[in-house]
Amino acid sequence: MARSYEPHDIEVKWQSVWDAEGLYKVSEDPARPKKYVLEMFPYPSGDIHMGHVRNYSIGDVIARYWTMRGTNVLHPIGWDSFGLPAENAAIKSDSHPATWTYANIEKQAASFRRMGFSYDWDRRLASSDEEYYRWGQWIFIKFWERGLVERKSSPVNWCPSCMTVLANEQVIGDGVCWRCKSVVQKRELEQWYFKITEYAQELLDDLDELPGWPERVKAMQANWIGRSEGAEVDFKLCDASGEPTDETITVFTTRPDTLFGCSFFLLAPEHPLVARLVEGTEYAPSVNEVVAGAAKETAIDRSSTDKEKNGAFIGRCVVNPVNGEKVPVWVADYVLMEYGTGAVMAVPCGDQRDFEFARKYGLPIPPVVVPADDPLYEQLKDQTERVVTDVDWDVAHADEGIMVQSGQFTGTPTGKHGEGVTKVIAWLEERGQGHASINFRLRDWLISRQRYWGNPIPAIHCPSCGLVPVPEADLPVVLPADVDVTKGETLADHPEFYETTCPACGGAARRETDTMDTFTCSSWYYLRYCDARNDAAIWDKDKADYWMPVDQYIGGIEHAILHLLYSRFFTKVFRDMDLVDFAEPFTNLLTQGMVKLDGATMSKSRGNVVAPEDMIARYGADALRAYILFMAPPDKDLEWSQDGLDGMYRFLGRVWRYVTEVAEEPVSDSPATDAEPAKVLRRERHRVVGKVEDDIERFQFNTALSAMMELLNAATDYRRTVPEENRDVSLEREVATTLVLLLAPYVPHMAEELWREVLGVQTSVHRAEWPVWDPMAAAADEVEMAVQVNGKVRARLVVDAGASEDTVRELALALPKVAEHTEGLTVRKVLVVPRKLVSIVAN
RNA sequence: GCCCGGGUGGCGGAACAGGCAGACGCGUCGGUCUCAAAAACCGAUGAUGGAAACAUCGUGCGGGUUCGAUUCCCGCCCCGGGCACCA
Repeated sequence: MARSYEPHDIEVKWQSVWDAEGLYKVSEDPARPKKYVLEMFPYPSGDIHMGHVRNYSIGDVIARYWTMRGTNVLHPIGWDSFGLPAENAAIKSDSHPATWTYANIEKQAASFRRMGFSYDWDRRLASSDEEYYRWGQWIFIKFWERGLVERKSSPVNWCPSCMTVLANEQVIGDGVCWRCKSVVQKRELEQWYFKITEYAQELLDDLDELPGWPERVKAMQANWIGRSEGAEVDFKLCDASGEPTDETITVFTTRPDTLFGCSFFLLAPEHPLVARLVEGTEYAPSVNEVVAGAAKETAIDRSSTDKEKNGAFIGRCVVNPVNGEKVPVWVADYVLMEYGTGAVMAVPCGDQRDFEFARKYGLPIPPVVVPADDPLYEQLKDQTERVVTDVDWDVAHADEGIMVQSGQFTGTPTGKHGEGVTKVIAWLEERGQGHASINFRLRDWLISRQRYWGNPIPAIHCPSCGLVPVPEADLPVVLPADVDVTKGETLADHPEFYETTCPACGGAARRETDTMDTFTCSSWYYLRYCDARNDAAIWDKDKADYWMPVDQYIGGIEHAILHLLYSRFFTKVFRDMDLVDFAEPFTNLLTQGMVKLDGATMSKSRGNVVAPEDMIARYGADALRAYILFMAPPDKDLEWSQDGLDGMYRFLGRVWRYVTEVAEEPVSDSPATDAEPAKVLRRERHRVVGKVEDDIERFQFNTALSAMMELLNAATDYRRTVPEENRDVSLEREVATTLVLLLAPYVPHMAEELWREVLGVQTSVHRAEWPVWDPMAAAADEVEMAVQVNGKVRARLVVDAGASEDTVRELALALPKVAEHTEGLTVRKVLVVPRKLVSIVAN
């Protein structure tokens, strides 16, 4: 009597055997094609959750599949282990961030082993390890040498709960902190930046080089980078009496063709000119009120579109370069200091915001671009001078139209990318009053954090030399262990850390006490995996060039901008440093959906968590792995349901029974006498291998599994319907073997047990070759075709797969059902779709 | 407002290049086995009408192209996500 399927014993057993055999260790092998399969490394937050199970199961199937296809697969794991939650947890439990972090890493590592993931553990890393973060500091120094590091003062995002500044990318939704969801505040602070904006154009352009990325991620990045084409235009500032001075204010505009419609000029409340120009004038009180009002607003208020716009005249004018007209300068709270130059030429006829502002303050709205079907067009079509200064429109006209009241340009068709734009820019350039320009929404990456548990920024503030990098030879700047975060301490509270000497002049100096954003750690870990134990260099270039780029990257959509944009930036800088030979780190990206319960993301605070450990305890890791992949395609959100897991467990039990039964059957010499059912089963075997192959490569793990279920159904049908003495046992063996091989990436432990212990193979199923299939053998020799009359299926026809169209047509027309439905009608047309259907048109 | 997804049985989902809608699984119902139950196995299962054969309807809505549309085109509705006073 064969054993029944007992997942727990076999899973734990094989995990230790694989470890002992070093089954998943890999090294460079130029003779074989390589693949680098990588899942985003986890933050060691505690226990693993279903999202982890899903993410890492997807990667594991892909890694195991390609290994079986003869590919040299790198599949590493590590931890993104610096970061704020460790400090918060330490404060709560009165311990040290390191204690909490490393305990969690061990816990997660144990869970990953228990899930049977095929990692090369020798490459394991943690970003909080000194041997890792020292290279992060080295990167900082190298970026500095390349002019990509800057310390500057600007309005930054401050999270009052995390007590640190944040990068723009880390402020999400309605102006909240990505990690704790608190509303962030704006503060003017001096901080460290990586100049990611220097790569803005390339980061945008190279999205086109990533066909293996989801459109939506690329769209989000393009959106974030926010490239706008337009022009910079210089306006001369007038003095208090209205006479033009030599001082100019530059604006960025995407619509230089509307310059003739500029009837006022706007400055952001934070613009330095505002305070300077109104100081001591009669305009100061009203202007200051607007400035103060804007400063008080939270990020949420400020980004609200339907908020009423406020402004005040500052008492000065600027000269419109196209017509010499003097237009009043206002301060307006809807003008952003962070975008463009913080100054805007207002064209109320063509911009909805300016339109509203003009209406509120009674400013003129001269129409300069009108659609041909607007009554104004007839009136103004040859009008070069301004005669109309207001419109009866309800909204601004921002679309295409024809230029009017626009001097020599009158009559030119124009729009966002219209002829008018090009002409006006050329004219401005000729006269030295402006030039074509491109503006990005992307800001430089603020990387300094006022927190302890991070990578210390290797910089020294010297009173005489200024900012000095820590010399390469002095790296790493070790994060001291004796900082007590439970007392709210940071590095800035530890003189023994920050008191130092200047490496340049030797005088007393102060070490930087900010640490780096954790996203700097995760921007290059995938490269370190290629050569994780190297202590002489960040990585060996040959090794990196062998394994990289990552062929398949798998992770959550929440990093669509953050981690994925930063990593692309790092890679481009590494390329410029000649550390790598490629410009994009991740060739193919799969963003997996969330695992939900009752329609909501599982979370401890919500109390709707299904613990993977509980599922493993009941069903084993194999059933859990297979089930989470079977539930839905990987990129879709899925709703957790317990019942389906029972079904998967049942399926594995049926596979187990089938394989063990077949394995016990003696292989007799008696020839199979029941040819047709055997033929069907053999055909099914070939078809399913092909289908599973195709499905895995398209990440359709759910349909791959259902194909395996179909094969098992066919196999057990055969066993049930064909009398024992007529069964082709060698065929059944082949089917059983095939099933085990197909299942190996999904249920590695059960497959291994069946392979080695039941089928008696000496070597691991995970080193076995993927089964071969023959498309000819997978094709049926008879096919059932549907016969339609006027678009409705009226009959079915079983014909030889190779039957000619004429034969099929004749057979179809001869069917009684067809005669019935064409009675009294004339057959006009008969279409034959080979092997699919016959369509008869009659009327 | 702009940009991406998505809408198919009771449920998760399938249909890859315009060709039999609902594979596979869950659930439900019926059956076999059993003293009984569980497990396991077998069968049925989109809706409506019909004893059945069968017929009609059916992939968010309305049009269109086509012999034929879940699939392509046009116009909408709803849900999810991203961006948004970006000049």
